[in-house]
Amino acid sequence: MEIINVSLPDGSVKQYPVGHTALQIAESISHSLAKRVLSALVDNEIWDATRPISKDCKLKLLTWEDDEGKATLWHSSAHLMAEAIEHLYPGVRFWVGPPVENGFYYDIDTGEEKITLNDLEVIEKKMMELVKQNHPYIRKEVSKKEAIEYFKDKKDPYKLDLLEKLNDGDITFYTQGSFTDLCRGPHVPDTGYIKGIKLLTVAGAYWKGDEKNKMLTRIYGISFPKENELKEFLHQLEEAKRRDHRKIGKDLAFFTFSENVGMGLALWLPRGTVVRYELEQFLRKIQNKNAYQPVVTPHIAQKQLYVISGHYEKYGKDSFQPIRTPQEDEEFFLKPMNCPHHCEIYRSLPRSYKDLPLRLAEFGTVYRYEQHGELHGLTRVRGFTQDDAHIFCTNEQVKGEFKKVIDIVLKVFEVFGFKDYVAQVSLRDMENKQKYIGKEEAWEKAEQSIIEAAQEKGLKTKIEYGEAAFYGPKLDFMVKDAIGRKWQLGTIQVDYNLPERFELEYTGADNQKHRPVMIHRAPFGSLERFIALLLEHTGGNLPVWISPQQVAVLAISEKFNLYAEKVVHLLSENNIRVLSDDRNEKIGKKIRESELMKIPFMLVIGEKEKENNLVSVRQHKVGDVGSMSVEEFIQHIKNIVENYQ
RNA sequence: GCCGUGUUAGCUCAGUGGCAGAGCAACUCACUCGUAAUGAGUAGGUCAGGGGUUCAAAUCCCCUACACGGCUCCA
Repeated sequence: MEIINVSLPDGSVKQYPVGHTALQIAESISHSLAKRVLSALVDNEIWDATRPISKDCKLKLLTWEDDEGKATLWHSSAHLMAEAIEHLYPGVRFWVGPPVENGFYYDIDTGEEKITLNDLEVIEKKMMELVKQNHPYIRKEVSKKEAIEYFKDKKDPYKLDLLEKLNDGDITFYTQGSFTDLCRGPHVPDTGYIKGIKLLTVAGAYWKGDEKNKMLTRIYGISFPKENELKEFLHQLEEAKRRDHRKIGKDLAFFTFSENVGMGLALWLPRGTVVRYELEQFLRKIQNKNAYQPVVTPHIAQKQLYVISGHYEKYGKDSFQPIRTPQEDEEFFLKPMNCPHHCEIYRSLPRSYKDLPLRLAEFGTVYRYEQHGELHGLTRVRGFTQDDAHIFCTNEQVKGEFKKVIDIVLKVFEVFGFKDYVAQVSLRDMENKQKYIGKEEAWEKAEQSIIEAAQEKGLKTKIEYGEAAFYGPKLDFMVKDAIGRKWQLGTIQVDYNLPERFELEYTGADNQKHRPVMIHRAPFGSLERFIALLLEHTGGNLPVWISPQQVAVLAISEKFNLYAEKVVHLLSENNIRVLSDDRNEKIGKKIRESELMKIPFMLVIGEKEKENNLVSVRQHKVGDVGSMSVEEFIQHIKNIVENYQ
């Protein structure tokens, strides 16, 4: 019998007979491992675990722990869903059904039928029924001719369209039960591997993503190799829902929207506004220390400004339309960004190399006409305030400035408890350099500077080629929040375009005119987005220093309201944000409501406290922490507030 | 913008062709209370807005506004 050498990830090489499958190899290692194998990486190609291996190879067994393993199960689940749908809705046509980051979907032309959210449960049930039958996924290599005939027979224009692009000899079918699909694979051995199934949502999706094409029905789902993993997932969904900033923002009275004001335009309520102010204050302090200079610019500007900046040409028709005036031909635009205004500030004086770096900072509110369907809570809005700053510097100073901005971003992460992040460096597409504006040497140097700055700051870095904007390379951070979701935060962007368009100059040591480099940066991105992220990250339990109400004074009965007022007064004098709940309600109720409002400290006040000038301190989510004098409490909370950084 | 689903009291939601509902919140009264909801009562509605079908519409149909999910993932 012929023998093949299989090298495993631990470096060992084992011999097996030709035609052994990954599954059999796993079985030879351990039975429990074999049960978990979903597919296998054979010489870096993903294979079915049941596909015979006939040559020496490197083998990695893929389980649920591997992304590729997950993808395999989800891909098989997509086929299973298609089979179930074909049973329930004979005659529907299928486009593609890939695994995605969190599950799978299938795009379906449902013809005359309509599949809605209400139908998902029935499809799920049918899927579970098919799971129990343990149908194997059978791989079959077919000729292009055979494949075309099969789908012609089935009158399936979609698969025929896919086949057009495929080469003969490269085509495989997978069949499980009664369903056969054109598919590269791989798949799990049989449907029994799919244990927990949840179909999540129905959506429309254009065929091939082109809005001129027909809209197909896309059904999203997710599946798991164990039922309790599904339960855990559903639990996490609940948790994410609970932490939804739109819900928390409403419950805690941070912000609201009004149909009369318009979609995507948040109204900040008093409590939310305090949070905004605290965030601004926090950054202002850091920026002052870092020699930023504050500026303020208007919310509108003449059309001319955006003609110069190029935004008029690029976004003119897809933006808020011009504001007209009694003056014929006069047009103003709402500002979609602060940079052009800041360029004008730069231009207002002759600049010397000695003035650089010039760092202009503004909490600038901008307006962008985001598409109707793009809007989402505070994360995608039509009016928002950027914690913007523009640094005008020489190309040589780019690296140093990046390092300083990285420090600020890392400070933000530290203070708000974002521990898991990766810096992403976006560079040019090296194959296609002509589409970028700016000088080759400048780009070269800036790209190098960013990489070095990130390295020297010890950042975990990922370099992405082709992700740079046409006007410059950038660095931004991908952070994970408390429940593991990824957010992009803290962009630092080099810009060669605007200095050019605004003809910005400085006089160098050589007495010649030079063009400065512009760096855009926004550690929070926008206050709206950052607060949304913060609410979801903390579940609404904000740090004390940023909480809109830090203390609630709760009198046990109306008899103690006078003393409560005195306590409120003492705390207020010490800049502690405090309110007294002087309603004629039971203490239990007052506590409950303060807890629900996530107020960090509650001071319970009754006979004992009044007699001895004490307060009984209850901490949010912790409970009663004992009593102390008012002065002690003031010191206690001041320590917490002042030591956040 | 496109597809789908929604919009009922301040909030959360029930009501699917035949009298507009509940809990919480609000207001009034009683209770003056010790660490997550005191009790009783009162008030609160253009059922998102507009049009249509019907003897009769929150309910069915059409239009509009707003909200939610998706529209990048290529067998």
